[in-house]
Amino acid sequence: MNFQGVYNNSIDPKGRASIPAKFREELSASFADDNLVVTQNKGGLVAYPQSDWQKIEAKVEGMAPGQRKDDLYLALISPATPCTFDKQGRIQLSQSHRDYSGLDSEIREIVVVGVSRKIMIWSKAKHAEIRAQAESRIEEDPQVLADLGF
Amino acid sequence: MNFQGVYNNSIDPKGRASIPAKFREELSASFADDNLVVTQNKGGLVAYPQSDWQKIEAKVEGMAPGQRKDDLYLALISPATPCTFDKQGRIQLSQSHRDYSGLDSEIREIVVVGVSRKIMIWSKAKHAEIRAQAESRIEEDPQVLADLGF
DNA sequence: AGAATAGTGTAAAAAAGTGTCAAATTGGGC
DNA sequence: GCCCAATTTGACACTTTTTTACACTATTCT
Repeated sequence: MNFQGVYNNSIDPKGRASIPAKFREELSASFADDNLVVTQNKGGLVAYPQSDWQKIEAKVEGMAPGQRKDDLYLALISPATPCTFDKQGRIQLSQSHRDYSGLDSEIREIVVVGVSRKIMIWSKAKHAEIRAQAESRIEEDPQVLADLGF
Repeated sequence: MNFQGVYNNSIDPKGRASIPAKFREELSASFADDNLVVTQNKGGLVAYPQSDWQKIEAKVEGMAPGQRKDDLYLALISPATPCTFDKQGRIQLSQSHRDYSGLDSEIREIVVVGVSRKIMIWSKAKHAEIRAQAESRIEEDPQVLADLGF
């Protein structure tokens, strides 16, 4: 129904990231879409089904002119790039996305994570860091977990 | 449909900035135009398809005489320069544009950003600064992102 | 006029991106 | 555990784009 799972895939020296077959199936089955739009946020990359992205973009486009709107363009909308899959299920990440997310050309290991309607991509190192931070914030307030039934 | 993407390109010692092939295609495909008009704004350079620029200029020209109009001329209209592409896809930036945007002759790295119907050009350093500021303002109010569906 | 500076044109090298095949790895079913 | 099919990764050739380099023209300054 949604993207789910954590995958250790790889990126080749030219910057093509392989996306898990599960996600590609999900994309066409549940989102009736064949393409992803990749943008950057919080040190990593985020990919949306193109159809979802268009809705987001339309909302931002419709905002009243001003700093908030300009900021969203600069940080999120302008960096967005539509990506198509090649025969092997890979997408080409732009140089600036690779720079942003710390994927320099020697790094091969990426982590691809399904998060509801989005797919997130991190370098393995960054992912470990982010996940550890999330875990420790959760531990600070164990009652939340208990209340949720975990 | 519009200019989109962030590119790390370069400027040569004589002040010619290379513009991404994607933007050149977009310019002729979606704007039916072959030239850009470059002006300056907020510490960086902004390029408009010539046809769009003419409309902007006409509006300002039609304004009632007064300080506001004079200011617009001084800050935005007068500095505007039409630029043509050479065979390698570069445009020559004037000395005053380079001065304005901090592109002195040793600096080689520029960032070219597609922002809806405009193309913005910064030195790499300035761009990093501007983007970081935009990101931190966005992070101050995370609810906005959530509401937009990011 | 001559020298210095700025800008232009072009070719060639280098870098980046694309397409495809085949090997390696993985995971599911038996 | 083993085998088969699917998926992922590595490799390589090719195309496109960007950068470098250098020669040439025009302009400015003395």
